[in-house]
Amino acid sequence: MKTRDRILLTALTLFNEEGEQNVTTVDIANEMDISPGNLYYHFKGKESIIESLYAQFDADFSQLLQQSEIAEMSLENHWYFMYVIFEEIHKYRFFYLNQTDILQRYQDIGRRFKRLVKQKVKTIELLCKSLIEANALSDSLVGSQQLAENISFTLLYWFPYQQLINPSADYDKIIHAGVYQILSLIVPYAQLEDHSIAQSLLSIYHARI
Amino acid sequence: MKTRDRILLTALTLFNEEGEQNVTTVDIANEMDISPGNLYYHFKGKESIIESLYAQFDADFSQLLQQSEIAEMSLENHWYFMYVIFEEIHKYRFFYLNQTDILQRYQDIGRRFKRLVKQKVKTIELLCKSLIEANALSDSLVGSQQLAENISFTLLYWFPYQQLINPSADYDKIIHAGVYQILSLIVPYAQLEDHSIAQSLLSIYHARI
DNA sequence: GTCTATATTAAGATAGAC
DNA sequence: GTCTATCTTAATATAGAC
Repeated sequence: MKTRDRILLTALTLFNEEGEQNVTTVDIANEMDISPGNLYYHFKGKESIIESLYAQFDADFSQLLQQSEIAEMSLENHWYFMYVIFEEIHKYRFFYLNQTDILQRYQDIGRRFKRLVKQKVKTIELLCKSLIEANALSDSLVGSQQLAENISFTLLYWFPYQQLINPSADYDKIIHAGVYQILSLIVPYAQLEDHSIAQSLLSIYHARI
Repeated sequence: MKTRDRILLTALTLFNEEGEQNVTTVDIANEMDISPGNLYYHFKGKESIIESLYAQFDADFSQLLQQSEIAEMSLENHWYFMYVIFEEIHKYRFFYLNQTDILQRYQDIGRRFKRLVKQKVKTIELLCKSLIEANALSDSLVGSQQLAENISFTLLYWFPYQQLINPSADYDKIIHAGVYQILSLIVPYAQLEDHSIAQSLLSIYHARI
């Protein structure tokens, strides 16, 4: 593995674990047993490392949102999709944990992050609409747009929330609880004939929290 | 107004507007046209200013949660209560905007903030239960605990979310949209006879966004 | 590519005069 | 209580040897 890539990987790990603000270029170099000078040979500075990390995340996440044959997903597959999204966010969670601050200091990342969130809301809206058309969900007072926004909102802040109220919980539990939380937003809209499916899904996820 | 209080007020304003990280003790002093030395006469440092601000917030918010005769509120009064909560959070929004970072650096504040959030969830749960008992809401698959958690979650991250997707929106719109968002979480549970009330509330709030 | 040594900058904080 | 001047510390960044 090349030094450049090791820097990115080490930085990502430290940022996720300690918070971006609490990690200096010297910390990253120490963790890897290289000199700070060496790190600056590969990157102009911390800012440039963060930009590279964001570029990776943006590319991965965009692909995730586009690739899927969303309209054809079954109710069960939707949950798998949510699971995958949570995993991708978790991998780069420091962008979410320190969101306000990072997006304030790196305005270009801010713009791109915002675009990504909009894309996410759109995708989820499609997903909700496909469930409504398949008569799995009822089209009620609150439209699929509002529902999609609630789901997207949960995805955005789930990790900060867990870090706040449940800091010692492990990876699997956090993600299961997240899927459960989203499920709880959708269940009220489930049609009568699908209530049994919804209920069994709820109990499956609840057992794993 | 005493210098000590002016420092607190100026710091609060700057923290809310620029982000806590981007405001130094010198910035605060400059904004007030006093010297940094003077500021350090009144406070041991930035940390101590933040602790004082948190103490104010914690006291105000606790009182807000305890004071109210929650169980006796009508459906309409509930919305007023949400409004007041949003306003209190907005006043001290930097704790919410830079949550992860502040709570990581000031661990004592972290503990107290967490306690406050739990208290908030409990209060909202009581509120939901009272609505269920009054037959305004149905007791469905997802219990009042889960609903309360969804509402509390929305209150926690509404301002960071708005700053992200809607940075130029003004105070009133942001809070109205927040109340609408919470309303959208509750509406699916509204009993048939209350659907008309819910619907009119939704359209009232939607018009103001 | 990698190291050591060092320069630069800015925030945080204090001493002592008024 | 308030000011000016100054110190300390830590992060960021660079130069030059190997």
